[in-house]
Amino acid sequence: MEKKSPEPPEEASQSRDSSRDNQTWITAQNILREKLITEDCFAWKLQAGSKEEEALRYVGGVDISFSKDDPSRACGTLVVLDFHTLQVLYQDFSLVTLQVPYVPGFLAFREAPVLLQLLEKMKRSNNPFYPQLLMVDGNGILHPRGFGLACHIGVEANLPTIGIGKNLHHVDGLTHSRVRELLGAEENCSEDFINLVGCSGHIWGVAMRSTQGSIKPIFISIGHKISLQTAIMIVQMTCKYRVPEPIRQADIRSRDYIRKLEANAKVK
DNA sequence: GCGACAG
DNA sequence: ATCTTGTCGC
Repeated sequence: MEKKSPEPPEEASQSRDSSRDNQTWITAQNILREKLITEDCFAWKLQAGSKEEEALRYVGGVDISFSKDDPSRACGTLVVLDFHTLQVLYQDFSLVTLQVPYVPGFLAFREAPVLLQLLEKMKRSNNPFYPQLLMVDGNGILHPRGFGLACHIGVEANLPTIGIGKNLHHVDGLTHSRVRELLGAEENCSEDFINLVGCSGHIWGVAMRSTQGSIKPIFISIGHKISLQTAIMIVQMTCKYRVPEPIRQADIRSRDYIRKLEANAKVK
C-alpha cells in the first residue's frame, strides 16, 4: 500500500533545464493514468431508492493551506460532510513541511502525499464516515496530460473523485477569454454551465457559475470512477456558495487551523 | 522567441 | 497558495 513517490526534479535547478527532470513525473503520470476510470463506478445511488440500496451520504473534501511566514509549512485538511444536510461530520489536519515545489502540471507530486495520508489514516481506523466520494481542490482530467491532482488521488486511493478548479488551467486552446466568450454567448441569465471544448474537440470538463451573482465560474472535471454528468449533478447539489461545501469547508478550516497554530506560537 | 501556466 | 480594507447589498 505504501508507495514511494518518484523523486522530485533536481533541487538546485536554478540554472538547469528542468524539462528533462519533469520527464520522471510525466512518466509516473502516464503510468497511473492507465488505471483511470472515466465513468460511474460505485455502489451507491444519488437518491435512496429502496431500503436495500446504498445511498450517497459521506462526501469528502480536501485542501491544503500554507503559512504566511514559511511557505514550505503547510496544513493538509480532510473533511467529510453529510451529502444532504451539508453538515461537517469529520475533520482532520496534518501539519507538514513540503520539500517539493509547485510546478504547473505537477501539483499532485507536491500535495497528494499529505492528502492520501489523511485518507489512509481514516480508513485504517475503520472510521464510519470514510468518504464514498471525494472532492479535490484542483483539476481532474482538465490537465496537460489529462491527469491532474483529482485523478492522481482518485487512482491512488481507489476512490471516486471530482476536481474543482477555481482558476482555469490553460489546456488544448482553452483560455480565459475563450471561456467567458462561451459563457457570455450562452445567453444564460441564470446559473448554468458550459462544456469546455478544446481545439481538438475533446471535452475536458465544464465551467459553471454556481451562484447567480458570481461572474467568475468554477471549473469541474472528473477525477476517477465518475462521469462528468454525475459529477456536475453532485457539485450543483452541494453548492451553497460559489465553491461546493466540501471544498469550501476544507478551505476555511484548513486556513483557520494553521492561523491559530501560528498565533499560539507567537505567545510562546 | 514570447507568453501562459491548477495550488 | 499568500499579502490585504472597506464597501455594497440581502
